[in-house]
Amino acid sequence: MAQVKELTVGQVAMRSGVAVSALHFYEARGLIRSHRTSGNQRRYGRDVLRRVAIIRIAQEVGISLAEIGAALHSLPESRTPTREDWNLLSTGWRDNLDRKISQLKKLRDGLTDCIGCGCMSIDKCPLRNKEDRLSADGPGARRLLVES
Amino acid sequence: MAQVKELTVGQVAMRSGVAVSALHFYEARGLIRSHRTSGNQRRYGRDVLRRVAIIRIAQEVGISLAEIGAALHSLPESRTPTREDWNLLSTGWRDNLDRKISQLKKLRDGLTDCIGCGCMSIDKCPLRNKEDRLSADGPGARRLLVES
DNA sequence: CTACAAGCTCAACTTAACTTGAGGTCAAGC
DNA sequence: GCTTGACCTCAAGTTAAGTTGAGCTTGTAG
Repeated sequence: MAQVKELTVGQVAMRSGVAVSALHFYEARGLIRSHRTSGNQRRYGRDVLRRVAIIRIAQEVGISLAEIGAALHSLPESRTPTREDWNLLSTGWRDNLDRKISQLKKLRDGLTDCIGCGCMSIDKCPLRNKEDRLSADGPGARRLLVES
Repeated sequence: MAQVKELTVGQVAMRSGVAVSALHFYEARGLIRSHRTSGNQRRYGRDVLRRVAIIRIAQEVGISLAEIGAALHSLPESRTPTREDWNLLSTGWRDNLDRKISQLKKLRDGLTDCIGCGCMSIDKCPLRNKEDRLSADGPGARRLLVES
């Protein structure tokens, strides 16, 4: 394989549409990696563009950086991830995504199940009660968004 | 219509699964409303349970409180919202939701379109380039999540 | 070889969405 | 009639996800 040209942070920022500061931030969080030039400047391989794209897309649908990071760690660090690797990653998210998709659909379709059935009482509601262990903990400390 | 019993903040917290402090917070943000007893305690009508349920569901799929608040304001304040009202609300979100659903599906299906086509270069990518006006602004200040 | 755009680090600020705590009030049971 | 748990308000703290700025270094174009 021919050596493909590496990218500077500025170039990655341009091409990915995220700010340089965000790239620094993602790197600090371990979501992307770079190596340094002799002058201590970051250089990125091409696959960083895919990673960043995934990060932004996943974020837009409400997945936290922590979760995204965990998923990205399933990618091989030693070699450039193949298409197979990426597919594996996304299937790992499938349950999570399926749940969100169905919630979105219900919301979109007028929440018919819930609003129609008058079951809003949390412990019965089929929509709210999927995996919803939080309410069992009673009111009190909880994460900003449901984990899982 | 018979007078239905009103709920205290604690009861709403129990039944909805959100903390009392969060209910106070939602009220301060104008997402829910209450009236007060002579002793200055909050009392809620039954429909608050639906409102709260909607809030939590919408949040879980990445809609901000500001957006949710805007949508909830489309509900009538003078009377208890009917099922029709709720449906109207959710259809108002349809575009937003449809976009999110399709993004989720792409993510779930292995991002085949994008990863397969090698088009991650932001200005061409069909997945990232839907409504994505942010990158055109160049790196710099931007909202935490796409406003859309 | 020098200017100046692009990088670097680190600390502090920002926004959203709540939670926690302090200090005080209300009300239902014994 | 008093105690105890639920409420109240308001201020301050917290977490996530970045951004902004200061002060300093690199590297490339003229």
